[in-house]
Amino acid sequence: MPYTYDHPHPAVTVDIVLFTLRGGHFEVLLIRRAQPPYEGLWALPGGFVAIDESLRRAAWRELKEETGVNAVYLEQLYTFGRPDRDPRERVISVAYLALLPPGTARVTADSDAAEADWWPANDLPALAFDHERIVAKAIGRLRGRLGYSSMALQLMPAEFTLPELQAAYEAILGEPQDRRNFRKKILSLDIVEPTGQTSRRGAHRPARLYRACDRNVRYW
Amino acid sequence: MPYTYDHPHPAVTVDIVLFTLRGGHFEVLLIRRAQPPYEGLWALPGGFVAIDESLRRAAWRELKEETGVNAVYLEQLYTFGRPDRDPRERVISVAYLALLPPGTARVTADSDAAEADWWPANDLPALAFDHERIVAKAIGRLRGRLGYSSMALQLMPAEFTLPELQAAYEAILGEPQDRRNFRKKILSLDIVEPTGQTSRRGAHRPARLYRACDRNVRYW
DNA sequence: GCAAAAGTGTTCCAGATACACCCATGT
DNA sequence: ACATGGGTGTATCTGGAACACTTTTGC
Repeated sequence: MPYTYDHPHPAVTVDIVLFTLRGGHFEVLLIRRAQPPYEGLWALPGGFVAIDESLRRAAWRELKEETGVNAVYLEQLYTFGRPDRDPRERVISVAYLALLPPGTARVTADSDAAEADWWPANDLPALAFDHERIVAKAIGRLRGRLGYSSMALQLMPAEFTLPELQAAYEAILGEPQDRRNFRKKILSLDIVEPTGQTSRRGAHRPARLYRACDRNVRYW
Repeated sequence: MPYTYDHPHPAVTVDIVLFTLRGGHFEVLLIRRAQPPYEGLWALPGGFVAIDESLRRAAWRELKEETGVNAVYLEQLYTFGRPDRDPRERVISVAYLALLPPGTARVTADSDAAEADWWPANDLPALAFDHERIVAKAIGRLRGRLGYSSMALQLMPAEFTLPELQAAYEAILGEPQDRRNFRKKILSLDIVEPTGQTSRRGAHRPARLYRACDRNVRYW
């Protein structure tokens, strides 16, 4: 059933840059394209915005459809609209940044996508469309916010130790942090609270467990 | 001539929040709508994105068409896409933030718009659509960046005094700044240089004139 | 000489950085 | 006992905030 308009309309998609931490590595979810254009290349998960759903909802739905993932955090990133960014038709893409705690959900490509997999955010394969720019922008946004927001907690499991959180910061920022200063900074942000438990695995002193504070701090 | 698609496409518009300083007041350009919906209400300048132009170019063109204005600064702000934001059809709007030095261009509404005028940014009339939210977001963005960018210089004439620049900051932030601290901060940002001239009008000590540094500092 | 605005310097505080030692556990 | 990683405190530096007096001009 065709849809007709007086003047040409671009297609509108959402693309999602979904970050997670796997085995201490900072990674992005990519889908291998099963169809042209860019067949066989890796691309961000995403798809068309349905005519009656919000952009945010579209991002959430696409992520779930393509990967089985329920992201816990979703933030609009930027809108990419150069006329030539898709060779098929004019496509304007509203990019979202999403965060997922490790081990939350199984990533399973649906029929649309040949394959879904995690890639190191700092060492990506060739990407379809302008998705490399989108990922770069997402990494910049995340890094910029780490210092003064609780965003990073969205990449952590329900309970975690401060050394684990520090390792997460270091994986994202790509540079080591001083342990004492890191600890002071996080505690002064007042975004975590101790559970009272400790994590004792390994031949050394156990680390205290923390959780994110109830009142979820605003990111913006 | 109709345009037909397999699945429904939203319309995509750009809306521009154009700020300026007029007579020391922080103001936004609004257009009075000549047609329904929201006929007679004030709205942001904007319009449809042509099928072969970039979003940025569309913003620039619409601003010029509707107001005769060549903004000197244009930055993508956010994309607004709630399904019910326009009663006619699904419209996704990519909002831009624009800045204009005072007295640069004449604001003249074209045939599309009944009337174009400047309104105090902090005391707006009722706006059409979700434009109040858009303006609020733009003000937030501008205020947030003032402290560490040279954005404010885009609201100044080619030559200006530091007290004039301070007055601009105060108009935008809505709160007074300490003169000595303000001066130190601006000079340490290294975004202005003295012209060597002074501005001597009024019965008092003349102020030194400055201009923006050649190498335009990045805003982001 | 006086009114009016421009220009300047110091003190203080808070947040960031640099840095080294003790603690709790498993083996 | 020792190896491993967790936990802590202090000195220093830097940037921001508070704050008052002198200078230059027009009248």
